[in-house]
Amino acid sequence: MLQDKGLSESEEAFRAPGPALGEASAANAPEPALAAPGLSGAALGSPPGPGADVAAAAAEQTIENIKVGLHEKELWKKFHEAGTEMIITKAGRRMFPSYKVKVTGMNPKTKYILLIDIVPADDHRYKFCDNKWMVAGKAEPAMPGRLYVHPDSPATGAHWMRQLVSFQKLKLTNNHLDPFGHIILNSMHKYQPRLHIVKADENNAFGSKNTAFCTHVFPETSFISVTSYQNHKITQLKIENNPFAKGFRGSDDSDLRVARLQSKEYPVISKSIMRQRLISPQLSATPDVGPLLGTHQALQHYQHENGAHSQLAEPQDLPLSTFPAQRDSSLFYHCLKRRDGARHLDLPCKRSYLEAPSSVGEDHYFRSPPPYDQQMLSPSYCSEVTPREACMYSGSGPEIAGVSGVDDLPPPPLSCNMWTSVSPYTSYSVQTMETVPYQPFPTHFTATTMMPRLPTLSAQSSQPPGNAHFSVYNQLSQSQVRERGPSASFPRERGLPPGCERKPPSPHLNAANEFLYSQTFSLSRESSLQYHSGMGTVENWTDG
DNA sequence: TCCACTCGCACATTTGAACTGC
DNA sequence: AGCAGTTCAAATGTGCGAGTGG
Repeated sequence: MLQDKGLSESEEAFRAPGPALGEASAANAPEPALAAPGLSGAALGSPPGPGADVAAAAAEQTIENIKVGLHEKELWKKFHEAGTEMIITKAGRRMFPSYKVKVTGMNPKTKYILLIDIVPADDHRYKFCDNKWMVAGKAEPAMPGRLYVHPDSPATGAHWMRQLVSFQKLKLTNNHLDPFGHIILNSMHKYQPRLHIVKADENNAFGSKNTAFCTHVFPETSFISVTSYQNHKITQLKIENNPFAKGFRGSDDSDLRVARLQSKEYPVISKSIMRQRLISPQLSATPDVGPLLGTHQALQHYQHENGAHSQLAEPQDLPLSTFPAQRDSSLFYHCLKRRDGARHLDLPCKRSYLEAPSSVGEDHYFRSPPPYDQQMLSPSYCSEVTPREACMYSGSGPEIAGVSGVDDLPPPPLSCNMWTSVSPYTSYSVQTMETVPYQPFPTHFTATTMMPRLPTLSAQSSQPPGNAHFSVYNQLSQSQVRERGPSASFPRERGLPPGCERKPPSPHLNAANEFLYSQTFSLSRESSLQYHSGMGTVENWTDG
């Protein structure tokens, strides 16, 4: 309940009146999101007393204080009301609206890693029938879960807070064997993107002990993946709002005239939509119902869970939602390069923002950045982060042999992919962890990375409805995590910096991946879990 | 027959190299 | 020579619609 309040306020603080980001400043920000159960007071940060030193001030900016505002929330809501659909293709398709956030409350000098994953929102397969989405059966086995790490990662809080953080280059695919690191989804399934903010440790890595993280979920970003648009409203919204689809916008008077007759809500309608409506009288004759909202079963499902959760005061008391044994997997999608002499994970695929001419170095931080609302009004400040290519692993891992903490680990994996189990988008239940036997993925999901003695998380299928338990695996046998051989060489992405070759996953990344999902990133669908902050401790991290 | 899916197409934006002028 | 602004073509993103296959 308390968490509900905090979450809603947090969301509200960033609510935008229009398509742009909200105007709330950090000063107006609500109280921080609640910490994960088990967080100590020290972890949360004590209020600085008189004469508090810098360290105490820095302690205030713990990961729990980080606020994330969804950019173009109103646009997202428009799509959400109509039932967002995202095209997935074999080659990979970007999301639209793209996932962009404004982050505040970070420690300017602390380095963070921002990443996104997309998890099943439920265990249903959907079909579009009678102009609305309906449950069409049980979900297919979850695709290998992959993480999209923002190419700037790791970067300082000052960097992340300076401008919008854009994940617009994230691509979705339905190709189970996708070699490009795109996020793999099943068509006609509902998904929920999640943003994770992980505090990088002193080695620009994460996954070590006491790694702090928080997860942010915006319910309006949930969507149903499709191979072609089902709902003409969504098509229309995409055409109207996506600059790449301008070519499909109708402009002549006749179109507009007919459009006005057809819909007051969406006055502009494209020629193609008109064709579609003329060809499919069923569509135009059927009253428009927000498919997602109108998906009776899905809605009931949500309401049920919301109601159940609302009776609970503590996060750990949250009921566990039902999920089949969805064995999602995770892949860190990033470019790795080892700095000379550096014995830690680096993520140098990103062009150093400190080197970028337009960047503001850390030493510039104290130059009084403009207030948040001014940032929003300033085009330069509102501009997206410099697009950068996220890189994919390839080849083997000798180059990372010197990475910190790796010495104690077995030889680096040869796989370009790494799979660990990923919890579905379900209830938070760190208090109810159990250990269950590891169940390997189907063959095409079994590319794994050797990460012995690292906790792994999965949903337990045997739980009764409303009780999904997540389990930590402290040990994976080598056969269980056996990976397939190195992937075929991947075409070099356009614009990839010459020095930014695709590299195999660093054990640190592997560890981090495991870490993420061992730290119960899985969230409830209900509002209390739309914004969650936590801090985890991983034991036996480098215990080789 | 139905429907999810693939592929090629036209049209749009984005990007970066080449060019020009100061 | 160096810099800034402009131009242009290639790359890329997008939805459409015909075709395919289960």
